[in-house]
Amino acid sequence: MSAGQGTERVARTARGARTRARLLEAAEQVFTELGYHDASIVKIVQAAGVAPGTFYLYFSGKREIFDELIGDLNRRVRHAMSEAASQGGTRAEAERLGFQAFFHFTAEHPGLYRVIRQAEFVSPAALHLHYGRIVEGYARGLSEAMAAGEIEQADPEALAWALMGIGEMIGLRWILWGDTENVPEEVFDETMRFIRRGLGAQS
Amino acid sequence: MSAGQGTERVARTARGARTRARLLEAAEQVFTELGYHDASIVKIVQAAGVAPGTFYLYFSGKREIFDELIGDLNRRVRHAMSEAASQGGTRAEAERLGFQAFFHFTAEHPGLYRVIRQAEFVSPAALHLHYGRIVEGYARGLSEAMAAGEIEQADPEALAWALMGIGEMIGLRWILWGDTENVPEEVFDETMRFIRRGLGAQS
Amino acid sequence: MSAGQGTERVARTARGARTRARLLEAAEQVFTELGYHDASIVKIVQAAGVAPGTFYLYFSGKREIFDELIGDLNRRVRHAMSEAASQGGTRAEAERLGFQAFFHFTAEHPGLYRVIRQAEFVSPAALHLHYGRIVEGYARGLSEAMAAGEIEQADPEALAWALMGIGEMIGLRWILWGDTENVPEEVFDETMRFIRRGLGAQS
Amino acid sequence: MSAGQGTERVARTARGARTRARLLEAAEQVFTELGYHDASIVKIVQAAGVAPGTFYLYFSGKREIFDELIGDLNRRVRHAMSEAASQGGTRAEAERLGFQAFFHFTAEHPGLYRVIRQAEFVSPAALHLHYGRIVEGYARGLSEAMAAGEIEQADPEALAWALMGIGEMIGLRWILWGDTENVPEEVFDETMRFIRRGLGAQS
DNA sequence: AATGAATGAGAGTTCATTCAT
DNA sequence: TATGAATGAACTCTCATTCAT
Repeated sequence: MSAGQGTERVARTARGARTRARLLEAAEQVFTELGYHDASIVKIVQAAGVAPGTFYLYFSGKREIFDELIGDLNRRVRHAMSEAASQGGTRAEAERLGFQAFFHFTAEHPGLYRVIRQAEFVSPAALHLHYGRIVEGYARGLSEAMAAGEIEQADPEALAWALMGIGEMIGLRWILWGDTENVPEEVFDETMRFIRRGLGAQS
Repeated sequence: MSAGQGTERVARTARGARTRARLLEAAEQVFTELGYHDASIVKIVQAAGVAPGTFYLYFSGKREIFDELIGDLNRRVRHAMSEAASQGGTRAEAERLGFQAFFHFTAEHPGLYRVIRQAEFVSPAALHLHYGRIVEGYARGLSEAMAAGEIEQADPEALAWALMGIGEMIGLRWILWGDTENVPEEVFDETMRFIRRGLGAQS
Repeated sequence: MSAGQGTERVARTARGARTRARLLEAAEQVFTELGYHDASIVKIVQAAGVAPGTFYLYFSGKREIFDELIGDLNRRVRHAMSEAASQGGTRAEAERLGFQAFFHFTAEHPGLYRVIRQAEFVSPAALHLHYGRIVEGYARGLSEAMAAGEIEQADPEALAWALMGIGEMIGLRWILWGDTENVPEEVFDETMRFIRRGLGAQS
Repeated sequence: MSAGQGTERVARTARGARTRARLLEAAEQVFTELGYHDASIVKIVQAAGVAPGTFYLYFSGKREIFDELIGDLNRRVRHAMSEAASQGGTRAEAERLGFQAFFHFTAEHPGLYRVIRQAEFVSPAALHLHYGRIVEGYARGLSEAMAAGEIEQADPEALAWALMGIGEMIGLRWILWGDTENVPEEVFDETMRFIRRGLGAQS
C-alpha cells in the first residue's frame, strides 16, 4: 500500500523478515476477528509471539499494518477473480465466473471482507485503491467486449462501478447478513441476468 | 431504530425534550465530522453545551445515540426519495427521480452518509434495518411494475438489493470520492440506462 | 443519632412526616440489600417514590440518614434483648435469654446487622454509640450480679466488652458466614458454658 | 490470598518487582489512611510515583490489590503472634503472650487493622480466610491443652472463635477507640483472667 | 534484533447534590 | 411541599507508543 509516509522500516535479515511475516499473519487474524477498532497492537504482538516494542521495528503503527493488509487482500481477491475468469471460454462465461469467484472469496473470508469495508473509515485511500483496482479489471473487460460488439456501447467506468456495487451489496446481503453460506443460486442467476440485460449482451 | 432495551430515559418536561434534541443535533454534527470512533461523548456534550452527566439522562451510551441517529437518517432519506418519486408522472420517471433524490441527499449530507456506512461495524443491526427499509420501497415499486407488465418478471428482492448497491457505489465513487458536487449527468444517465435495460423496461 | 450537625430538617406537616418515614423505610431496605457504599440516594428516593430533591428536605445527606438508621437499629436490638431477658427467672437465665435474643435478631436481620458493622467505617461515632449502649446494659447486669455475689468480682466494663465481642464473633461466624439459620445449639451451649465459667458463676 | 483468577500479572524483571512492591506499599499507606472506599487508584499511583497505567500491569483493580494486602497483613499478624507465643515457657504463658502480641500489632498498626475489618464489606472471603487462619492456630493450641488435661474438654472451634471475638472487641474498644496507646494492663489482666477461668485452666 | 516496563492522555461513566419551577 | 433536570468532579480503566536494557 502506498500510504508509506514515515520511516521505511524493513527487515534487513532473514530473521527480521520472519518476524515481520509473523506480525502480518497475526494482524490478519486479529483484524479479521475483531475489526480495526477492537483490534489492538498488544493483541497482535501476543498472537505473533513477540514483544510490543518489536512491532515498531517493522511498522510505524496500527494504520500502516492495516494498509498493508488491505493491499495483500486486494491482490488475493483480484487474483482469485482473474484466475476464475480465465477458465471461461466465452467472455460472458468469464464474467460469470469472475463474479462467482468474488462471491466465493467473500464467502470463504467473511471476516476479511468486513475488514476491507472497514477501510473506508480507517484509511479511505486504501479502500479507494482497492475498489479502483478491481474496477479497472472490470472496465477493461467491458471495453474489450464493447469493441468486439458483444455488448452495447457505454461508459465502461460508470458501468464497472455499478457492477462493483451490485457485487458488494449482494455479497453483503446474502453472505454477511444471510443465513446461507454463499449467495443462493437463484439470486446469483437473477443478478447475472439483470447484469447481462443491462449491458445489452447479445448472447 | 427505537431504543428498545435498557432503562427508558425519556424527557418528562419541555426543557428535557429540548436538551435531548440539542444532544441529538450535537451528536449528528460530531459523528459527521469525526466518524463514530473518533467521536466521544465529551465532544458531544461540549458541542451541546451541557455537562457530561446530562448525556446519561437521555442516552445509555454512545451506541444508543448513534443508533437513534441512524434511525433518524433513514427516515429522512426515505422521505426525500418517496417525496421526489411522487412527483413523477410515469413509473419510469418516478424511479429516476427517486434515484436522483438519493444522490442529492448523499451529496448534501456527505458526512452523514459516511456515518450510515460506518454503522456496519458499530451496529450492524441498525444498518441492516436501514438498507432493509429502503430495499422494501424499491421492491414494492418493482413488484407493481412487474404486475403492470412494465418490466420483466424477476425476483424483486434480489433486484432491489442490486439497485441499492448501484446507488451506494455510484454515490461513493462520485460524491464521496469524486471532485464533483454530485454525480455527473452523463454518469447518472448511463447508470439509469443500464438499470432500465437490466429491468427489461418497455419504454 | 447525635451527629446532627447541619441544618435541622424536620417535617412540619403530617404529609411531610409521612414522606420522611417513607424515606427512612426505603433507606433501611436499600442499605440492607446493598450496603452503605453501593446504596445511592437515587435508589433510596426511587424506592421511596419521591424525587431526588425531596430527600434533601429531610436529610442533609447520605451519612445523616445512615446514622439515623443505626440509632433505630440499636433501639430495636436492645429492646429485643431486654425484652427476652425480662422473661428469665434467675439472673443466669436472663443472661442466657438475652444472648439468645441477640443471635435471633442477627439471624432474622442479617442484612441489617451487616449495616451496623459497616458503620465502623462510615460513621465510627455511630457504631461506638451502638456498642456502648449495649455494653452499658451488660455492665449493669454484671455489676448487680457481682453485688449479689452471684459472680466473681471483676471490672464489669472490660467483661461487658468481652461478652459483646464473643456475641459478635459467634454471630458473624455461624449466622453471617455459616450455612445454618442460627447459631447451632451445641455452639451456643458451649459458648454460654465458657462465659459462665469465665464469670465465675456460682450456679 | 493469592490472586487466583484473571490474567496473571507478574513482574518478569527486577525492575518490575520493585515497581510492584512500591505499589503495594503505597496501597497500604493509602488504604490505611483513607479506608477502602475513599482510597482510589489515582491516589495509590500518585503515592507510588508511577503512572496510572502502570498499576494495571500488576493488579487487575482495586479489589485485587486490597485482597493481596489482607493476605500480607494476615501473615504478619500470625507471625507476630506465634513468634511471641514461642517465647512462653508454659502453655498458659504462651497464650498470654500471643494475645499480647495481637494487641501490640493492632496498637502499632491501627490503620491497618481498620483495613482488615473493612474487608468484611469489600471482600468477605478475604476476611473469612483471615479470621479462619488465626482461629485455626487458637484451636490447635486449645486442642493440645485439652489433650494435656490443662483445660477442660470443650469444642475447640467454638472457643477459638469466642477468643477471637474477645481480642477483636477489646482491641477495638481500647486501641482504636480508646485514648490509650494499648490495652491498659488492668483490662488486659482482667480479660486474661476471664479467659483462663472460662477455659477451666488448672494453673 | 528484540525486549517489556513504563507512560499518560483520554475514554466512558456515576452520583451526591443544587435550584429553578 | 415537592419536583426532576442539570451539574461536574472524580472515578476506573485502556492502549498506542517509547526507550533503556
